Amino acid sequence: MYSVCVSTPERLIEATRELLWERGYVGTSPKAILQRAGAGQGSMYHHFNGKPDLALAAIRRTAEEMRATAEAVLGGPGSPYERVEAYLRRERDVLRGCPVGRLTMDPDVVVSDELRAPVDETLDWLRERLAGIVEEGQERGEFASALDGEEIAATIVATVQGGYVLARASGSTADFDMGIRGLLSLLAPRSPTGDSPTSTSTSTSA
Amino acid sequence: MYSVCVSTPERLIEATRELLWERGYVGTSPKAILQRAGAGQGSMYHHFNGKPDLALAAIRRTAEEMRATAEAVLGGPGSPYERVEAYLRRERDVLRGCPVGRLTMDPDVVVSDELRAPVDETLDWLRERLAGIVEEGQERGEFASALDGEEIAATIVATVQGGYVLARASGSTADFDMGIRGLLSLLAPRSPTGDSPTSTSTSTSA
DNA sequence: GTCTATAATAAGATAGAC
DNA sequence: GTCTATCTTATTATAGAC
Repeated sequence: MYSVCVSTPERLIEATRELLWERGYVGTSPKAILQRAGAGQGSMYHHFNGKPDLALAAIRRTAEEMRATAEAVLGGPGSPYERVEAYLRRERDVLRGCPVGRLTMDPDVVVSDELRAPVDETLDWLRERLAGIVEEGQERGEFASALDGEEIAATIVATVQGGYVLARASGSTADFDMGIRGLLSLLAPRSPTGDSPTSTSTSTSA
Repeated sequence: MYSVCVSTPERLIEATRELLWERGYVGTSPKAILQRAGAGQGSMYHHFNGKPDLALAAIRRTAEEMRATAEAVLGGPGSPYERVEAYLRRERDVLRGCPVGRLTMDPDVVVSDELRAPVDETLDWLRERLAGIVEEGQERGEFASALDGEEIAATIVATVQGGYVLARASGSTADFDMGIRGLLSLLAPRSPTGDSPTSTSTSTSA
């Protein structure tokens, strides 16, 4: 239920966003959306063309929001490594999973080019954004020059997405954090002599 | 539809396994299972206590199978790094996703301790198995001693699980492969002087 | 615009014939 | 053991009143 100062289409989109995050597309019924939005059937079919159309509006907004949240950190201050670390360590609703990434496990979303497009574009943008930062870090000598920026970026995004899987399997955020710490220790700037000078993980001994 | 030489409960379990992989728990109806198994309602409710009970049998078998598949590679020949690499590069139905990991995005599975248990135990086993191999590799000097085996193992599992997300988002296996190559380049054995001597990725220059 | 019928189809389970 | 009704509720959408 949302404040009465918000328009009905707005309430419908927000309710759909929440339910898509909690239960996915297949697990979300129009009825559940209407109940949460506090609206009747007629409102939904007046403003939208049905469940897929409403879901598309919700997915687009969620994708946009995720992009903005990531950009706030990735475009922030600090060295390339520090910005990647800030992205990886930023506060997350780990046990709820990624509201964008989870849609890739939804059969009806993956099968629809229209519903899948915002998901694909967002993850693709994130990968490219990270790749640029990694390459910038390589020029500064922060990351090993032998690495491939695009590949490392894919690894970073995958580790985050897979971290959600581990956390939701065990019901604990610890597994997510563990995977992130492992990745950060692998990414940690190394001096030319081989060992990591920067203590970025709990595992680095004195 | 399965061969007539297979028992009805067996056909029901196999049909459920397929549908759980394709559509998840929420997206799979008893009706769809019965049609694929070529059985009537009575058969299902005679052998199982309903959808959750049948799904549990299916999930347990899938989890067991995944464990055996992983062990076949992780317990195989080769150095620790080679076994990790073999695991990461092993043939996969990338676009279908992980039949075990995908269940963590199913709201009704995550909420049920019984249905979630096989998923949790399997991913936990995999993490522990990989952690042991990484630690073995550290003793041999194959992996940097500063790394934490448990953390690296979590990163490995997460990268695979997240790789499926990337691939399903774009509809292409290329993103999965890219993330895996990135991880392998980060894990690649380094000589004490700093650069990677073993060519494990397409990105390593001559 | 929003609401409440109404309706056709599907989900999930039970009963009882064979 | 397997099958086909039967049943209750939910899903998704339409129609038409207000």
